[in-house]
Amino acid sequence: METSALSQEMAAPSDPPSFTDPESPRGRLLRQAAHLFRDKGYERTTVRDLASAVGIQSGSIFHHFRTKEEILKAVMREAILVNTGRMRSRLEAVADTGEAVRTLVQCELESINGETGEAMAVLVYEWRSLSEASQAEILELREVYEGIWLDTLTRAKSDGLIEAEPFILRRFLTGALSWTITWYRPEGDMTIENLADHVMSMLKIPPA
Amino acid sequence: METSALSQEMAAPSDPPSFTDPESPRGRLLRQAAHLFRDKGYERTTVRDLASAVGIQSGSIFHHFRTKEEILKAVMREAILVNTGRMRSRLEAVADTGEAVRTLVQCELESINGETGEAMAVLVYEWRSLSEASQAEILELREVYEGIWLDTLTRAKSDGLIEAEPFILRRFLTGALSWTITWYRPEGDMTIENLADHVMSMLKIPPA
Amino acid sequence: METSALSQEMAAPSDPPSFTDPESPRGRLLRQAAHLFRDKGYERTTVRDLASAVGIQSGSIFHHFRTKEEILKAVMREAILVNTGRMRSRLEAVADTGEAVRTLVQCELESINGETGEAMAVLVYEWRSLSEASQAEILELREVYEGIWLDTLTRAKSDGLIEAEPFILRRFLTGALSWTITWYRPEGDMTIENLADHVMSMLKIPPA
Amino acid sequence: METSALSQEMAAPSDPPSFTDPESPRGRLLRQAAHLFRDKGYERTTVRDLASAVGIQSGSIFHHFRTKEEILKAVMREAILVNTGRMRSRLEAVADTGEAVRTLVQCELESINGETGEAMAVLVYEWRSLSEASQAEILELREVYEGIWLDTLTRAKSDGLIEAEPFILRRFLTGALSWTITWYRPEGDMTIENLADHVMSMLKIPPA
DNA sequence: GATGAATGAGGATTCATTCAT
DNA sequence: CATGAATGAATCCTCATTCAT
Repeated sequence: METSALSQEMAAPSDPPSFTDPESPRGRLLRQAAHLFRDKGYERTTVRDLASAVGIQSGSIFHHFRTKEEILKAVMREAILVNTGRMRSRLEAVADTGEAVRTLVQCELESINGETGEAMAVLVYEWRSLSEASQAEILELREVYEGIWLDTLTRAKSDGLIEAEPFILRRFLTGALSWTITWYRPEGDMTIENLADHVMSMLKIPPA
Repeated sequence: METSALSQEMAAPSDPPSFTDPESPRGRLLRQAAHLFRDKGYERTTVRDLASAVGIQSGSIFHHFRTKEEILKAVMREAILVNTGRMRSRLEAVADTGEAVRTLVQCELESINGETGEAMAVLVYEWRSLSEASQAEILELREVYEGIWLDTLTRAKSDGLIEAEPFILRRFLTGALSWTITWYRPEGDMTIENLADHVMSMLKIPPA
Repeated sequence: METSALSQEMAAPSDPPSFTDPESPRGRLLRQAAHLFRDKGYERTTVRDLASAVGIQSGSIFHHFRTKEEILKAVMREAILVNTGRMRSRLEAVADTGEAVRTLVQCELESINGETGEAMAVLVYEWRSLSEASQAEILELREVYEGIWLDTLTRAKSDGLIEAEPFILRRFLTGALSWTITWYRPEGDMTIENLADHVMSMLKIPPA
Repeated sequence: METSALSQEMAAPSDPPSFTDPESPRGRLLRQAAHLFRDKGYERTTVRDLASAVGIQSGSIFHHFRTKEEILKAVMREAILVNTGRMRSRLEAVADTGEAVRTLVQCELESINGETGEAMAVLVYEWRSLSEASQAEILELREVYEGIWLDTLTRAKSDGLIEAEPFILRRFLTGALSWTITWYRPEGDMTIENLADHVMSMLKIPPA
């Protein structure tokens, strides 16, 4: 399922083998795009804004992306791929199911409030700016990511760690975690670990 | 005399004594606006879209609202006012603190998934399309609403009903509840009461 | 020639037998129109501006005038008619040719800087806002007015009072006198008589 | 680096080092603008009119000017600068005060009836279409121009060449000369030199 | 006569995209 | 690869005019 999703997007010539080097022109463009799209919204960000943020002329943008929408899609794509990748590799070192849940919570909080935060916010807030075709593409990647979550929560349920339906619990969690972007400030007293602790205690899952 | 005449012809009063009659042209416009803004986004909804959804000409929009942004603001304003009002009146009949928390959860779920749902989604998703001046206006109304929540959760904390910080709990709840709009379907098996039950059990607050 | 011009405009039902009573709704409208057209220009003055300046609703304007342009035309028409009338009656009391020239100069300065000043300015500055048909109508009235000037200057020429071609002199005078509107201030030290004195001395026509 | 990039893409510089090359797109645009603004008035000239007169698309206008008003301002600005420049250079070759006055009269007649005539008419007739900020800008340029006139007339007064107040005389002259645009036809029998002769003889200043 | 909501054509301006250099 | 002038469709908004009340 994952491989099919991945191989499919390989087909499009404008979607290079992830991930883009952050120092390449394309990478810098994507970083600025995430920032501007998050800040002003996709529609209110002009191609000129983008170009001047990167230090090039507006026409040159189209040497890197076919359309403005492709930039939006790429921002979302890379965010999901990066975070799916990190989640997977962190999970490899974890055997205990409770610890696995905590790892996912922690990863998701990092993805939302860390370096990919702006891109993740764009993923949520600018979803409707994506054409249906692009939505379908991105959706496939999201399903991979959500699959990992559901697998883990289902294990937690059968292990008796949680009572709620995995499906529903995941949804409440998605909302609660993604909303942190609107109020959590990494510069403040609370670390992301503290945040994760709060969540785990609300779920009544004890530390391993 | 002439100045009074001037103000007399004032075409588009922006903030009428709430709430707008839903059958008035203004009311129908607001309902359609909430729908379209939710569906396509504020920026991608044109004034013509709006007009034709209401069955008037695009120019006529501006008899009711001075600018497109005023419509957005009015949508948000009325949504908050309606829901603050409902929350208040429901709370009057409730003495028990645990029951009060449940009432708020239930009210918020209704506001998000009921008639004002589209407007509430607009409030979240289109916030950045509001000018700073309008944001400040709406923020004031939101603070009244949030004040009620915080008061109640603070009482719950001192009553020993909850362990978490009211402040932080409210934020997790905001995210979890507002996110229901993305997945909860009133037509399905689960009622809003069921949803609220799930939330209360997650909070470990027993029924009164 | 004069009568034909006058009788012709009698034909149009919207052009009432001049002059409009200044206290009638129509009269007040024309006064405010002259003021606004002079102040902001015809195009930038909206029918709503006009209406609110008079203390009525915009729709009511059209009970008095068929179109906005009719208002412009009426402003011009009445200004010319009033000033032609005054010039004629003042001239009746004057026999001496030099004195007649001075009378015309004085009258024109009054028309430009007195009560009809705004309307006269509109006549000059908003000429192009008139349809060709209306321009023709107004032109006929202007020709009556200019006829009086030319008659008098021609007499002055044959009396040896002036050297210049009456035709050319009139044109320099038109410019010089109408331009006073841009700089002459009735409230200042210089009276309109003083102004007229300056002009007469420039023409080297001695007082009678 | 990014900020320099920002200013680099600045599309429409408003005040270039005068004067604009008449064959450049900007120059052709200004010439057509002067023509159309003179002919139909600024307000009644649409950006589309302008564009099609130059042979470009309406959107392309905004590569050369930020707003329609900037075009109006540029038309006026260049007209004053060109004419101030010419007046100055012509004056350099002139020692005699009487001759200097004649030079100014001649220059002004040329400015009004020659190549810059349409722009000069726009300067007079479309003044109110300029924002107050732009009016102030243009006013500064006009004051330089008027300063030259006043200096010369003041010298003429102390040389005993004229009797009238320089200040008032200048104003009558401004009106008389600018009005020539409404009646003088270069194609006719009278040359601009003839016109200037008429003016000088009216001023009773003998040829040098 | 007066009202004022509604009309609908038209205006200035924006902006993603193209392409010759 | 980069530029930046040009495009042209689309956007919000204005406003003279109409007409049912």
